[in-house]
Amino acid sequence: MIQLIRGFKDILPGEVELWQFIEKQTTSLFEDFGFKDIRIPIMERTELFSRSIGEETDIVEKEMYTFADRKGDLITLRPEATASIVRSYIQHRLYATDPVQKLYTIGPMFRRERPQKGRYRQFYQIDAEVFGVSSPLMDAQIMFMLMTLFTRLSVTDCTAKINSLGCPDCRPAFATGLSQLLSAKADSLCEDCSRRSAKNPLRVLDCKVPACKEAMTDAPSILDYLCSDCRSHFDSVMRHLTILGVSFELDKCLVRGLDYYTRTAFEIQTSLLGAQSAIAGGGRYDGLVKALGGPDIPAIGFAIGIDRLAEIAALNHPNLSRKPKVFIAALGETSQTLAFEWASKLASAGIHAEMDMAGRSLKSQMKQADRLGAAHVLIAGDAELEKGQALLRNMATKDQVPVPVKDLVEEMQSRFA
RNA sequence: GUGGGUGUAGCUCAGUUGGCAGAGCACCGGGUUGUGGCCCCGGUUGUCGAGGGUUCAAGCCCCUUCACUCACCCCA
Repeated sequence: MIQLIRGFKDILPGEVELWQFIEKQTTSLFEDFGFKDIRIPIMERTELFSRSIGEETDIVEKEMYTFADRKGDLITLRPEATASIVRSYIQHRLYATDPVQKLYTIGPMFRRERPQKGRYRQFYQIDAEVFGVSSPLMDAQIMFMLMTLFTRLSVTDCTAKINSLGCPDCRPAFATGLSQLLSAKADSLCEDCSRRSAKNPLRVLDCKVPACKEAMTDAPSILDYLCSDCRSHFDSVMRHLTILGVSFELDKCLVRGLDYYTRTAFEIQTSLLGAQSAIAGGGRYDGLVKALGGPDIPAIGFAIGIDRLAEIAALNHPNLSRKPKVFIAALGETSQTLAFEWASKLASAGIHAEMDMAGRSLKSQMKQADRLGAAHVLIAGDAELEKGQALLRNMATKDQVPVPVKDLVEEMQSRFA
């Protein structure tokens, strides 16, 4: 038996309806906020990701699916969507007609990590990006949009955390302060944190090892180092979140893993998924468009993990699978031919119709109809057909009435209207 | 990449000191020659994850390996 690749998964009927529901809610809500769908490829030149995400990050260092194609060019299965959208924005000069572009996309991402609950090697994200707006109003609005989506999906068991990461003007001062503390405390840090100290000092702040937490109690807060522009931006984001009634927690240890983030960073966390607490995360990345060769245009965006979201939403949406309106039960060959014709025409007229094609007993056809959850069964028996009728049974009430079979499609349409 | 747990029917799982491969559910048929759910009767379903070893004999013991899973790391 050939099995699917480790860390990959099938989304089977029964589960996929929830995914469709999530996607429908998402597109309808996002489009009400002015976002437009953009379809981007799932592979890009490796360089795009290493330059945007950061050479030193775990994603680029050890998690990307990178291959040489037949010509020898290095290409990578996208580990996230932002880089591609930025590339597309620049390449097609979308800023030329209007620098303000609100874009979203839904699709698979790939990271070669060890799989566990809520973490797959092919996973799905809903990704939204806004270009050309530096105002903190946008930061607040997209967080509001995100929380609104979760509310519509009845996902309430989650918390929004926010922080500011400063900008190239003020972050270096903080980094210096932090580095000094880290080297002073170097002896008491865990192995991971010694490594982080050099590579990604901010990460040490949210280490779970007690000794590290202890060592970090008097660590400087990034918020104390923010320049006045970043400070007022951040205050404004919080003020406008409050205006919209979005509750949030300020988390000065919140750090995003990707190099390109500036200022606002946020994450939606849940306690329902074991160790994988983040179901959405994002932030502002004002320097990335320029860094990738475009004009100096600010941007902000976020990604939602659909796999994780679906797992939580499934708790509130047990069964969304579509049930047939009518099951046509045939008795004998003549009857089966009629059932075949009716079932086909009903379906093409937009009425979900099913039948049995194996010529089974009425009893087993009734069973099958029941299993499919059919609302009605149309029984095409000889005695009724001779009178130009068939029996329409309501499966819930067991009421059974004769209906004329002439113009059956119209007959059903008017009955089910 | 590191560590723990688990692999037996489609699913959930029993399987004794090593001695014929099991149950419940599901599925199919019948009880009802034309009526679902409840009930009763019967039936189908196995590379016991894979490979090797010990033994008269291995689902069970030993070695190797793979997969799944949870956690670390990191992230959605």
